[in-house]
Amino acid sequence: MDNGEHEKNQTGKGDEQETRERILNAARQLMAQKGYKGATTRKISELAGVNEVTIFRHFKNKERILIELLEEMTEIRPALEKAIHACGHDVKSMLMHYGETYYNALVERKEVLIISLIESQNHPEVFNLLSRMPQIADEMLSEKLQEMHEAGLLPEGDFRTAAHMFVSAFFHSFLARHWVKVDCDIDMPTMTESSADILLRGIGSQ
Amino acid sequence: MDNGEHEKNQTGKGDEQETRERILNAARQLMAQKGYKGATTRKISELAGVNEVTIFRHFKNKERILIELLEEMTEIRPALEKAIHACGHDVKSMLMHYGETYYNALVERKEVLIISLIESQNHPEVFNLLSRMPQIADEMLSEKLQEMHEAGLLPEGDFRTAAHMFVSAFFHSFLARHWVKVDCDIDMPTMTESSADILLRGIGSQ
DNA sequence: AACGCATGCAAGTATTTACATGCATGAAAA
DNA sequence: TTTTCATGCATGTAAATACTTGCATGCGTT
Repeated sequence: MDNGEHEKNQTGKGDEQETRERILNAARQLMAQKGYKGATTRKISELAGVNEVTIFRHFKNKERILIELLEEMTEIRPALEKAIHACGHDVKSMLMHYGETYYNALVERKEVLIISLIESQNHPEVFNLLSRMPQIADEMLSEKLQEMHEAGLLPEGDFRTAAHMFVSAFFHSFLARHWVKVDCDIDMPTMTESSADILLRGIGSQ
Repeated sequence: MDNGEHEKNQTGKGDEQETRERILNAARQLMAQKGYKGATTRKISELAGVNEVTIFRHFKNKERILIELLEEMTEIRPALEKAIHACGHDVKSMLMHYGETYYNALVERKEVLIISLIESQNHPEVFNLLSRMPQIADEMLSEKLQEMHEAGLLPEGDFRTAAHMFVSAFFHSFLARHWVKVDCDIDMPTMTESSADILLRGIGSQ
């Protein structure tokens, strides 16, 4: 009932884990497609290939599935920080790396992100988690640009708006490609390089 | 049953229209907040201040309400075209005007847009309507920039990515301010001017 | 006064949905 | 072998929900 997994799993068939994850996978997929309410426990069980009651043997109730899913959406900060520190003093390659990392992070969290976007109105905790994501991405890039400016790599500029523009472009691409599935005419590598170029010239260097 | 409004409305009390719109308003608000399924007919009727059955006297079923709402989301093309043609040969003022117009168009369609975003997966017609919006905005700006380039107002450049970046920034701002309600640190006029500046320098003029 | 018509109200129905209970089974652990 | 435990299966339940029907009422038009 409370947290019944002991050391059985290591030796045992491991089915308990497997089943649990099959349920989570099914729920993730369905909730992203149909929303929380649209993903009925019946549909989830069918897609997971388990009996409906099995769901309630693993999760107290339906909401717990949602919560568990949302916990997957960990912070992006570490990934972005790594991207920033990876490259040295070349502004353009930093930008490209940052954009790519942000985009990939979004794609990796795709389903859960979409669920959050849809369900954020009803679940305030989700709401906070979600709203901080783009803000963080903006801020971190903005600070990095400021820092590079102070290091003499960039002239003065409105780095907040610049960062916002840059980050937005990738977020928008993500939405277009993975939610409202438009067949985009620009491929990602081109878009990454081009937008880095434009921003770079826009904020004044080279 | 079919389409019972005759010429009564002009002379009559006008309640029929009023009630119908109260229902639509309530539905729009609730569906934007809770999604299609979350907006129950009971809640809609309560918010509209009418009896639940009255809803079904005005609409064949719940889905008809949704469809009627989505028809509100008319094309943005005319508005954008007007913005483009309004200003003469100044690239920066064109950009600012375009961005502002796009943003305002989004805000005006706010609720319906959010409903579409959420419900697009389940209703294919909505899907098409919605997916074409940002595409159109990208394309139109891209074409305008190309045209201005040919008129000698701009050097060669990747106008597709440039347009995408610019439009994305406004869409992202819209999402941040009106959906996931972040308290943004950049105000819109500043953001409009700054992003126009950056883009302008980014694609090479001035 | 007489009629039409939009609405309110009471009650009901069929379906869906989250979740519960009890029992049978089969495989692994002891 | 015996026990344990996750799971399947059948059945049930209480609530919610979209939608219906019949009747009463009050207002505006004729």
